[in-house]
Amino acid sequence: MMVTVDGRQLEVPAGTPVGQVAAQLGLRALAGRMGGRLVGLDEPVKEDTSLELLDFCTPAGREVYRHTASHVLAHAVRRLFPGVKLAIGPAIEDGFYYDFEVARPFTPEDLAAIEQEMARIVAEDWPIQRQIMQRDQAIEHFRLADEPYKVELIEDLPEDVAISCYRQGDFLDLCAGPHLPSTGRLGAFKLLTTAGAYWRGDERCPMLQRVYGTAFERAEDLEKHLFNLEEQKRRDHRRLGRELDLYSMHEEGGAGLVFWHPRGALVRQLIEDFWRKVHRERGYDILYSPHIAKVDLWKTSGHWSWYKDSMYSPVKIDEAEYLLKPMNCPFHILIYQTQTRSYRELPLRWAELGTVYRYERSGALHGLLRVRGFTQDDAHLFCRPDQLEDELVGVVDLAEFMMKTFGYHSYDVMLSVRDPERRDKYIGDDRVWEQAEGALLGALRRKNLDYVVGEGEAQFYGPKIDITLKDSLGRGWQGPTIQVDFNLPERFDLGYMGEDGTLHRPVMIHRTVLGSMERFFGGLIEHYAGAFPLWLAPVQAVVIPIAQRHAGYAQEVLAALKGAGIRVEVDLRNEKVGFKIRWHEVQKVPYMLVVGDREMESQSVSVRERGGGDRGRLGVQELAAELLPKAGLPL
RNA sequence: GCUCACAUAGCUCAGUCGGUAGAGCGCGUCCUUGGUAAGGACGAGGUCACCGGUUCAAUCCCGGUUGUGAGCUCCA
Repeated sequence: MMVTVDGRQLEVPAGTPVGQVAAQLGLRALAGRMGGRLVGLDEPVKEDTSLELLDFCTPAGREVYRHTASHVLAHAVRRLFPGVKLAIGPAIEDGFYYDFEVARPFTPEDLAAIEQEMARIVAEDWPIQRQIMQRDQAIEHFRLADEPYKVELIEDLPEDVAISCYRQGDFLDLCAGPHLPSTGRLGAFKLLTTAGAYWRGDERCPMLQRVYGTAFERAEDLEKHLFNLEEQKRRDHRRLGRELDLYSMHEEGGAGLVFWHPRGALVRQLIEDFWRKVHRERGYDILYSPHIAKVDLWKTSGHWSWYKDSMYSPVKIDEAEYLLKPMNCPFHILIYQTQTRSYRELPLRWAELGTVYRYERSGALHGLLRVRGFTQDDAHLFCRPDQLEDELVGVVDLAEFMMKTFGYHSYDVMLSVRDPERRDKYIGDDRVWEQAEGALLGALRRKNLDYVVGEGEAQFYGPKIDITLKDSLGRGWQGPTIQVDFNLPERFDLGYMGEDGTLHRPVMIHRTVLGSMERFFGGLIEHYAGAFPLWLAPVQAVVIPIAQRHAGYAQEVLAALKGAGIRVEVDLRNEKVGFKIRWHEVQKVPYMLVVGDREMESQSVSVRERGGGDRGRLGVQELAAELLPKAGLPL
């Protein structure tokens, strides 16, 4: 048989297992992809084929590895908890999990015991063997074994597929595979947490107990991963928000409602100032609208019937029902409708930092990232169909500029279009959809952006672009979204007078760049680990006098830098320099300016940058001149 | 919303097998006037989240409420 691996051709006898092919080539592998199919190392070569060998560096290789880890987990739980029923146990992004139905939830002690049992199973090095079963035979087997979830899974498999199971010692599990050749191949693993999880992710189904874990080939990689998890905790915006005195939330105030402290509010103001400036420069007008309005508006828009459950209940005022606004769009539409618009004045670009309230399920709330009251950086563009693509380019360009300014340099773009099979799920005629999808596509091409297409991911009222930001730890954050909307112009019967003297329907673009001030701020805190760049730092510099007799001079320095427009404070506390340096390092102040006798004499300051050591003396004006270009809004 | 866990000083947490509590940091006062990541002493701070129940007695046990955390999507 001729096997092609990575361009190299190798002649092997028929039936040679993939693992042996790898060995002959001197390559390490956990699994293979033969003729496009994922296979285990024991899979025999039966025909001339191409073969890709997968090691831990490949996503598929990691998946096989961690999937085996999940089986070892299930094996261990089965040994320790007789009567447990197994559900599913896949590999996930950074590890694996397995769901169990068990009499009582697992405790941390259980986790440690399970981990030990897993180590035993690894040491016992059971071969893992694939076994094909007839459908009936498989159902019968799992029914006898009292594994109702497995039976249900098999029953849901298509009639004509072979049912594969994997056996390691006395443990047999339904599984598509592939797996590592034996349990002994598992290196470093750790169980991390337990949590409840619904069977099939459906809240009407029974709640199972999920055990999460992760696994790596090498102990040092596991250590690195665990360290990374610690780093994420260290950067947690909820922790930094308190430590840096940025914001708080209160049981007395209500869940999901944010209280911005002076420093957090200052950062927000800087973000908003920058936002306004950018928008004005790019031809946007800025609007304000009420926080509450008659519910009929949302009935007209269609949101009421669709999102009623996530809105705050209406209040009755003078016989009319008023709603705390969950979105801004109808308000901008009302403003649009105050005049007969002409094709000459389109596009209209209207933006608002609009505070909205949405009832999020209590379990979904999370710090600043998922809240019930938040301020969207919302905008609606009303344009003619022929202007759509140019407008989209403008929006993408603006989004890109804003993201870069806030230090996000890498992001993923998804273009969400209709499901071609289910055109009935969407409103608007084909021609308009094609035009809109074409315009979004054209905009992405003109911006030279890589993107993936999400078929069937479009909203019912139009296609959209979603951008996911990558932060400094490589984690994804929901970023700008740009939606094309045919629905609202229709529902509110919007029109503009065309060149031909008849009324035409405008197209609306909904877009947000930052998302919400709350969530964006939360993400920014984690992205910078609280150490904001100079222009965003609530306190840019602090003057640190060495002894009481330097206080006067410190005040002079303070006044001079304040006069120059730097956000500066002075630390006059009766403490030593070391204490104050530490304090302001922890507070992540970008510049510390130490003043003592030498500085007083030479009318200078000793500069210490955040995270660095003593930089030496600098004249006050000299320092101001150095800081100013970086200290203001980045424009 | 659901499952599980948690809620003790401003913060981080210890503690009481049921007899109303403690540390460190922070805060205040004093001493110290110190040159680049924590100088020292003293002091003030708690209805042990809230509401009920059991008990001679509840911060502790039980129930409820509120809030917080992890998870509930990544397909045998």
